[in-house]
Formats: sequence, C-alpha cells, structure tokens
Amino acid sequence: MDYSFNAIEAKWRQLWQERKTYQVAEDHTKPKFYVLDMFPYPSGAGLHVGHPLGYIASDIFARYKRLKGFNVLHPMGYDSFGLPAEQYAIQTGQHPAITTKENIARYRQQLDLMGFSFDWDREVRTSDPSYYKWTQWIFKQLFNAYYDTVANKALHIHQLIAQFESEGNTNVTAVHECEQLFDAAAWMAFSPAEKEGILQQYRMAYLAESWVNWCPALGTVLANDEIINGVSERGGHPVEQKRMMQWSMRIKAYAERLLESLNHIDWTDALKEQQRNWIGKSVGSSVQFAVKGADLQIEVFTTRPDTIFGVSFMVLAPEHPFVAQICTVAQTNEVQAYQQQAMLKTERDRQADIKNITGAFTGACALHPFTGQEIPIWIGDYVLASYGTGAVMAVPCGDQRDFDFAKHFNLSIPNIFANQDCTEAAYSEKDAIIANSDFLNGLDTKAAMEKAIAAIEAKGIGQGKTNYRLRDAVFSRQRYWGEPFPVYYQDGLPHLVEDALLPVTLPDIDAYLPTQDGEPPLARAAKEAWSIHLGERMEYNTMPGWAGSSWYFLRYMDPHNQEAFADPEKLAYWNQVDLYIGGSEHATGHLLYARFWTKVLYDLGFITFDEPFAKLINQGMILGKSAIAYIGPDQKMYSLDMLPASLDGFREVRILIDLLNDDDSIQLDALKAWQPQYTSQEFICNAHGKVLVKREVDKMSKRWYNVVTPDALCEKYGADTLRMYEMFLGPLEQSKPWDTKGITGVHSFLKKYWRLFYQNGHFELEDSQPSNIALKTLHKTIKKLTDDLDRFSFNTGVSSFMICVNELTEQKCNNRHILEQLTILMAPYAPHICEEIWSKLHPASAGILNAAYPVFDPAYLAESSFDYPVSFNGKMRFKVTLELSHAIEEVKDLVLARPETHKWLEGKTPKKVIVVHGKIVNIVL
RNA sequence: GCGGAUGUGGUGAAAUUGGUAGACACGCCAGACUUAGGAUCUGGUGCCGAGAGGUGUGCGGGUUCGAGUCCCUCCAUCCGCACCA
Repeated sequence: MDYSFNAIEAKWRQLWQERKTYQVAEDHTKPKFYVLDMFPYPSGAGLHVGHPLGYIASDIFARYKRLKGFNVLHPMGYDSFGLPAEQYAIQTGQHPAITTKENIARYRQQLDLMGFSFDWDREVRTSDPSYYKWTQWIFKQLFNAYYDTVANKALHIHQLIAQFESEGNTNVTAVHECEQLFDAAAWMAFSPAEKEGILQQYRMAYLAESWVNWCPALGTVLANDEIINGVSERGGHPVEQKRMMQWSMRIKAYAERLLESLNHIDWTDALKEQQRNWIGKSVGSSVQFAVKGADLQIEVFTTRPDTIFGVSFMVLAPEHPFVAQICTVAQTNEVQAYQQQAMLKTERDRQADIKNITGAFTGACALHPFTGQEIPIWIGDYVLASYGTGAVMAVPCGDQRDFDFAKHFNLSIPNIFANQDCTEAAYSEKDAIIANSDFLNGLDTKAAMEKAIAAIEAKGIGQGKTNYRLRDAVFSRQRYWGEPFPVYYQDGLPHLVEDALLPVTLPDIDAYLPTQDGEPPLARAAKEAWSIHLGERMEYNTMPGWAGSSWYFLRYMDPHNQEAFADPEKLAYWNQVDLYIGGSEHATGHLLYARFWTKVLYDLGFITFDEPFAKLINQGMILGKSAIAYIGPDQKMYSLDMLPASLDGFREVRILIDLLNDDDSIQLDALKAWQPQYTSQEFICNAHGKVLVKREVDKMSKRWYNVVTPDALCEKYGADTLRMYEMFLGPLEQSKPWDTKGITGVHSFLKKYWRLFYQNGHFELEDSQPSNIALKTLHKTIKKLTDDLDRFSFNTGVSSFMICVNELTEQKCNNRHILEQLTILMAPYAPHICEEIWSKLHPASAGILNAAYPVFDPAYLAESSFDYPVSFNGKMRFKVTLELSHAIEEVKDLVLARPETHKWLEGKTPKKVIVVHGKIVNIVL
C-alpha cells in the first residue's frame, strides 16, 4: 500500500486539533519544560522555507521532551507591531491592523501545514490591546522605578522621594544624571515641575534629549538602515543629526549585572562574547582638562591614565557642547563648516571610514593638569558624542587613531615608552615601561595606572572610573504602528494613566504620516479618537518594536489573564524558558532588552528568576539560490555556456527561480509570460536548444526572485518530508543555501520506512523475538538519536534514521517490537506518519506522545573483535581484525607478525609502535 | 572600522574526547525492470594515475607517533553595529 502522505497529514492535523492534543496546563506531577521560538513578525510575503527551520527544531525537541515525560510548554505568537505594515499603510491608506490580521492568517495557515505541536490557545499578538495593556503596565513600573547602587537593584521611586523629603539627595545611592545637590527643605520648596525634572534624572524610564537621524523632508526620524549614503532610502532626502526629547530606558544601570549573569546561562560563547562587547566594560579614569582662558573643564574618560604625559592634543566630538564657546573667531568658519559636514554623517559611517582623517582646530588650548603645558583642542568625527564624555585626551604614541590624526595634522607625537619606537605607528600594547612622564617614569602599565589615578584623585580633577559602551536605550518612536504610551501631559509634565484606564488604545488617524510641523503621527488624532484623553495632550510617540518582545515569553504562561500580566503561581511553575531558539541577528537587541526587563521585573518582585532564557540556540539562515541570466549588448539573452570571453556590455538579470527546469535552464515561454519586458525576448540557446542560468547564493528574498515557500513542498512531498529535509540540510546553527532537489532523498526514505510495515501489500508485522542483528541496529539508533538530540544535532539524527531503515530493509526486518520502537524514536521528526503507524499498532491509544521513549541497552552493541586500522607514520594502510581481549602488547606482536606489515616496513625496523586499545595501531618508521 | 561566525568532493554535509577523512543524501556514470518514467532496484563515484601508488579538509608555518580537530600568520565569504524585525 502506498504512503499517501497528503491524506495522512490532513487526517492528523484535524484529529490533533479536535482532540486538543497539544494543549497544556500546569501539572505538578510532572517536571516542566519550556521550549520557545522567537516569534515572527508577520510580513506580507508569508513564510519561506527559512522561517520554519528553528520551529521544526524546537518542535522536535518539544515532542522529544514530551515523550520523555515532561510537561512541555511550546507556544507561538506574533510580534505584530512594526514598520512594514506602517509603510504599507502610508502607501495604501489601509489601516495596519487590517494588513497585520491578514498576514497573521496567512502565517497561521502555513504554520498549521507543518504539523507543529504549538498550544495555539496561548497565542499572543503584541499589537492586540489585551496584550499591550500589559506592555503599558510594565512601562509604568519602569517609570516608577530607580536603580539603587547599594541594594544593587531597582526600587520603587517612592523610596527615593521619601529620602528626598527627609534629607535631600546628598546621600542618595542611585544611578542618575542629576548634578544638582539639594536638602530636604530645598526639595519641599521645589515646584511640581522642578520636582519632576529632577525625578526624570533618576527614573528607569525617563525623558531626555538624545541624538537621532532627522530627515527634515520626511519630517521623521530614520533608522540607520533607512539611510543610504547619507540620504534617506525613501526619496533620497538629506538626513542630519539632531537632539530630540525622547523616552529612554536606563539600561546602563544594569550593565554590570547583565555582564555578570552571562556567566550563569547556557548560551554559546560567541553570543555571550557579542553581548560582552556590546556592554563594553572598560576600566580607567575620568580626567578634567582646564581650558586656557575660560572657566571650563573638559572631562574625558581614558582607559590609559598611565599615558597622561603622552597627551599632545585633545579631540572633541563635533557636537560637543563646548565647541561653540571655545572656538576662536579666526577658526569659527572652519569649525562650523566641519560641524556641518559631520552632522550629515551617520555614526556608523564615522566609525567605518578611518581612511579619511578629518578634523578642525578650534583655536583654543587646554592646560595639561600635571605639566601645565598648552594642548591644542581639535574637533574630529572619530570621536562620538554618544560614547564616554564625547571628548578624548589624545595620546598619539599609544593609540593608533590618535597617531593617525596627529600625523595627518602634523601634531607632535611625544614618546612616553622606554625602548619603544613610535615614529611609524602607535604602540598600544600594555607591556611597555613608562618614560618621560615625571612621577610615572620606570613604572609598568599596571603600576603607572594606579599611581596616575591616585594623582588625578589627589588633584581633584577626576577619579578611577568604570565606563560602559552600552548606552541607555531610546524608547520613543515617531511612528504610528506601535504601543501608545500610558502617558499624558499636564503643565508640560508627563503623568501616568492610571491602571484602571489601561490600555490606552491606538487612536484612528487620517494619514499615517508626521504632521506638518514634524510631530509624530499620533498628533493627528482628534481628542475623541483616543480611548482615554487626559491633560493637555496624550504622548504622541509610540514604543519601539522591542517593547512587546521583551516580555512575551511571560505572557504565554497565562495569556488570557485580565488582572495581571500573568498569575504569579503560573510564573513560578513555568519559570525560565528552558530552550530558546532563534536567529543570531537578535544577539544584542532583543536578547539584551529581554534580559533587562526580566531583571527589572525580578527586582520589583513580580517574577522569581532574573534571566529569561536558560539555554539559547541560534539557528542559521537559509539562503536562496538566485537565477542569473545574461543579456548582451544586442539585448538577447545568452545561455551561460554561450557567453563570449568578454562580458563587456552584458548585464545580469535575476529571474524567478520558479521559471527554471531541473537542469537550470529557463522555461522560455514561462519567462515571456512572467514580466512584460520579456514578452518578445530573443535568446542565444546552447547546442541542446537551452538557455542556462548561473545560480548564485543570496539572502532568500522576494526582491531576488529566489523564494521557496513551504506550501508547495508540503503539497508535493508532505510536511514530514519537509521537516526532515530541513533538518537534514546541515547543522541548525549554520547558514546554508536551499536546494529543493535533495528533498527526494528524504521522501524516498519515508517511503522506505513505510514499506517496512507492509508484506505483500498488507500492513503486517511478525511478533516473534527480534533478531540480535535487528536489536543491534535499533539500539545503535537509540543511542545515536538521544546523543544527537542532547547536543541539538538534528541533521545527524536524520542520517541515523536513514541508516537504521537501510539496515532493517537489508535485514528484511518486519518485527513488531523493532519497528514500534523505531516509530517512537521518529515521532518527533515526522509526527504525521508516525502517528498514523502508531494508530495502526495501537488503535486504542490516545496518541504516540503518550508512548514511552525507547531506552538504550549497551548489551546489544557489545563486540568481541575490532578491525584495527594499521598506520605507518600516521597513514592508514590496511586493517587487521583482532579479538578485543588481546592486550596492547599482544596486539602489537600480532600486527608486527602480519605479512602486510612486512611489506610496508620495507625492511626497516620500526622506531616505535603505538597501540591504542580498540582504536588504532600506528607504526613509526 | 569594531564585534561575531564560517571555509572539507560537482552539491548539502559527517567525523561528539587529537586516532581509519568524505558517513548519510543530492547529482553523475553503468546496469536491471518497464509501453513509458520526475517510479523502483543493483553497482560505481574526492582528485591524479593503466596500475602500483601518490595526493587531499581556504593559504603558509608550528606542536605531535598521529592534526579537519590544538597554536601562530594570512586570505575569502556571511551576519550584527543601537529607530528593520
């Protein structure tokens, strides 16, 4: 009987749904296991074969854990706020909610085809008011929190206010930006506006000015990737750097904890390293340099206070607030011109372009704090306003960028290292002895640092300091399709909307664009359009994409709760995510923010764990294979093998891969029908009358015409085949190109597996005691499979099944026990076919996931002899089968006595013979 | 520029702890069955060589009895870099 996968899969999809096979609830009699996928943004293009890769892996693992007796939480939802829907709305006027709903429906349809064991009753959508009500609620907790450096955790802002009221802020131990000192009386005398202004400098969620990419023509802020070569991607308008009042999150307060607890989670070293670098801890010192003839102190942060005597100039970021004040009249034009120029560059451009050294002299000088020497103050765009203090003390002999700058502008490069030459390049190693440095002479870096910091502190011009590259996270977006803030303004001050009035829902507006005067789209909403309208106005910004995704894993635990973001008992039961699978592109965005919010919620007592994802695996990207055709100067399309030696005047065009035959030739009629420019295309065919294309690996994307969707493959080969093939492609973590051709191998394998159960066209199994050889095959497979699953090696798992089925076919095995055990092993990978077989084996069973996972017995694999590979100088020459009972010395003698050994010895005496028992023999000549 | 990853047959890959390189598939070649094949089955297939054999894991060095695996240098490709998600 044939393996009719379409019928089988449709049947089980329906039965699983009817029986609610994958619904879970808290069950204290079983150990819990939480398997999570990074939820998708539902784009208009639907899913391509790359998207489900991680979902298949996590589904296999979730099913495996269920078979192992765990209560498995395996949910799915949608990260459904985002720019693409908004852009589409701008173009068409269609409300993003409609687009989003349609896209989700399409995603769901595609996901259902693949047979995932998601508990869909727990679905969440970040754009659903019942969900973002709680995103707003969490924002409120952040607004009402500050970070106490002694308790080393976030505390409620009431505690801070109480302290202000009783003693002012002189003894406050909080992370803040408040430079003003006040006592209790002064605090009590402040106006509400003054009080709030001060509190903003302590709150975890606060309003402050930040630098943004402002596009005046579009009236909006742009992301770096919306800017191409300094102009907006849409429309090509100029973009400039601008300060703007924005909501921010004080994630910097958590820098040390985010760094430290990386040591306690099971993520790859690569990913942890990326987060460590992102947080960018550096230990050094702050130093103040007085400006000559002005009452100004320029503060710098340096990681090398030991090199302070090597300072020969200073560089400020072009945006540094002092620039205008210190610039001399003579230099004003040059400096302003340079500022203009720098303003047009994005930060990334400024960092990437180190070949073009640019800068301008302000005309002003600073005074060296120890020598009193005059130090010219320059501005240069290699210094970033957003890192450190936006100013550096330049030590050209010790820092390559400073060195290059000095060379370019002909500034002096004093050498402060004994026995190091600094005429050609800076010496940035930390192993030199300091010289020409007054009281630091003769010290090594470490000792010099300590002494320099002590001197700096003694002089009162700075202190030892730890700096982090991590910046506070900007939390406002001037967009429509995001969470509204639970905030209104009264007398110009932000106030929170009370809990009972949440959620503040998105008001309808007439166009999804900024207003004429550059206000965000929500400023267009009429008062009545808001679900709540308080004070003078509501907050017009919306939250960023990462707001909803920073806590969604918690909502899955209790998705319909209307009283809390989740029931504390359920939070305690499901606890951390045990396995999280998703793309590595989220390494420093989502994964850091989710850790941050988790820690805040932990500090405030809402959850009992302070890391969200105990174990994390990154799946690689599936790439597409584009089809590239060549069009000659004569406008004819040339077959790849008909191209002339010189391609002058030729252009490459990408054509839809669906228009190709298996041999990479174009279906010419289909091409002509595809796009109007090809309607009367002429071709230069090869000798076989074909037009071949070149295949090239690109990102899988609509724009390269190389997208392969799961739908058609499910239809043609079945979901089980597709699931196994995606796993078979290679290691989960690696990127790899998609090639549909290979899928037939996996499909044949499933057919071969199916045939094992059939004799003369009937489903028929024999019940006798299984043979030793079949038991050996089975147990070898059990061992390999469990080992592979434990290290998340899904591709080798599929190979093991193939080997097993090949061997059982060879053995003509039709034994019930063997095939039943194999079926349980395979159920996580190919759930439909295994469920179908299981239902034939056990018609009364509630489903294969209730079966017991096979247990490995090493007794079946015991061997008495081994094929020793015999190598000469490490090259394997022949094999000798020997009993494993032979000791090492006996093996050596037996091998040396062999005639083959004599042949390879070529009359020489072995210098050494190495025998590793049960592994190898190596004879050294 | 900074940070991370990856380089093994024609292709996707395997080799889990330093111990037989290329398992398992795709493709290709030869054959069987068939009216037919995008079905099924059998055999072969890293490269050079008629063969013996030589050679081979991005390049170049090193450690070791033994290196795809460890160390150093270089090269190439991909991903991220704070408002794409």
